[in-house]
Amino acid sequence: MTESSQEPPQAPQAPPELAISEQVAVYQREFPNVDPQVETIVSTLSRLSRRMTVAYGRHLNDLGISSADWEVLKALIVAGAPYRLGPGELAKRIGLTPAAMTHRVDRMATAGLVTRSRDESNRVRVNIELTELGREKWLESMRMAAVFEESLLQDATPEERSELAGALGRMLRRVEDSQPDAQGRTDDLAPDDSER
Amino acid sequence: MTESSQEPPQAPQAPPELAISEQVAVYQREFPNVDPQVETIVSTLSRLSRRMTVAYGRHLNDLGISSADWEVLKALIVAGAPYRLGPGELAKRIGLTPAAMTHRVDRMATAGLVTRSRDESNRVRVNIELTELGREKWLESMRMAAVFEESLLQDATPEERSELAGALGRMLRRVEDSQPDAQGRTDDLAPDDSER
DNA sequence: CCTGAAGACTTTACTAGTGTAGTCTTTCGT
DNA sequence: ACGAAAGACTACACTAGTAAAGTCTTCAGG
Repeated sequence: MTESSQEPPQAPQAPPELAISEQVAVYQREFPNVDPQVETIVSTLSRLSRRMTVAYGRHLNDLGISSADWEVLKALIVAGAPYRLGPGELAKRIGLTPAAMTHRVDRMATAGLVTRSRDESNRVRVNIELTELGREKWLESMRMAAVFEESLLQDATPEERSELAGALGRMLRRVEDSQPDAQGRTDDLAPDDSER
Repeated sequence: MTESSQEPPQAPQAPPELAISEQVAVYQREFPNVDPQVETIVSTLSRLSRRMTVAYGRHLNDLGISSADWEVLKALIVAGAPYRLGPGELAKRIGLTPAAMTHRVDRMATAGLVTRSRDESNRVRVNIELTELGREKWLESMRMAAVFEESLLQDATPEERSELAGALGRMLRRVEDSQPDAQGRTDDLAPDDSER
C-alpha cells in the first residue's frame, strides 16, 4: 500500500509524450525560424520543472497534504518562530485574496496543521499558527525533497553544479528584467504550482 | 491599449518575494541538513520556470487565448497537417477526460480556433480541425516565445548553451528514471501548466 | 458613556474548469 | 435486420478561486 489515503481528482491516464528532440523537430518542421538549441533548453527546462512538480506532489500526497497546504506551511516557516501570521498577511505573501485564505485555513485547521485563534491583545486580529504536526510535515517534505534533489544532481560535479546555478541565475535575472513591475507579480495567469 | 480584451479573474496583488539566496538561508536556518548549492539550483529552476510560465501567459493573453487553448493547438500542430484529430484522441494526448475536452473544444470552436465536424466515412467520429486562425495564433505565440527565449539566453555562449542543455537533460533523465511508470504520468497531482 | 467610523476577517454568491455517470447515435458482426 | 459495442455529448457535482457584502472589534470624539 504505497497509495495514499485521500486521492485528489485525477487525470484519466498517462499521455504518451514525445522525446525532447522529437518535439524540437516538430517545432522546426512547423515553424522554421526556431533555434533548435534554444528550444531544446527551454523545452527541457519546462518538462523537468513539470516532472519535478509531479514528484513533489507525490511526496506531499504521501504526507497527506496538498501543495496549497504546503504553500501555507512554507510561508509560516519563512516567517520564522513562533511561526505565526494573520490570514491577511498570509494571503498577501502567497498572493491570494483573504477570502481564499479563510478557506485554506479552514481545511488546514481541520487537518491539524495549523491553529486559528484570536489575538489576545487585539481581538480583531486572528493568528494562524503552525502546529507541531504542521512543522513536522514540512520538515518531512524537506527530507524527502533533499533526497530527491540530490538524486537529480548525482551526475554533476561541484564545478558543474556551480556553473548550472550560475546559468540558471542569469536566466532568472533576465526574466525578472523583462517583467519590470513583477517582483513575483502573479497576475494575468496563475503559475499554479507553488515554489519551493 | 496594451491591455487585452478579456481579463481572467486575477490574484489581488504582487506578493513580495525573497531573493533566492535569502530563501536558501531560511531553509538552512529551519532545516540544517539542506545542501545550499542543491537548494539554490532547485529553487532557481523552480522560480525561473514559474516566471516563464507567467511570461508565456502574458503572451497568450495578448493573443486572446488561454493556456488550455494553447495546449490543444499544440497537440494539433504536433499531429501535423492536416491538423485534425478526434476529441477522444486529443483528450488522451493532453491527459484530460473526453468530457473536459468537449467543453474545451466548445470554447475554441466558438472562438474560431478549431472547427468540429462529423467524419465523412465514419459518422460516429468527430474531427477537430485547426482553422487558419488557430494555426496563425500558434505561429504568433511561437514568434513571441522565440524572441523571449532568445532574450533569456542572450548572455550564454554556444558552449554554455550546450552545457546547459546537457546538464538539464541529465537531470530530466534522472527524474524520468525515478518515475518509472511515468512517461508523462500526470496522475497524483496535476502539473497545471502546459508544456512548451 | 455612547456613537460612529475604520479595520480585519468571514460569509455569500458566482465563475471556471474538471471528473463521473448516464444517454444518444452510429457502426458492425451474426 | 438486430443487438452489442464504441465514440461523443449531456447533466450533475465538486473544488478552488474572486468579488462584494456582512459581522465583529477597536478606538476616537462629543
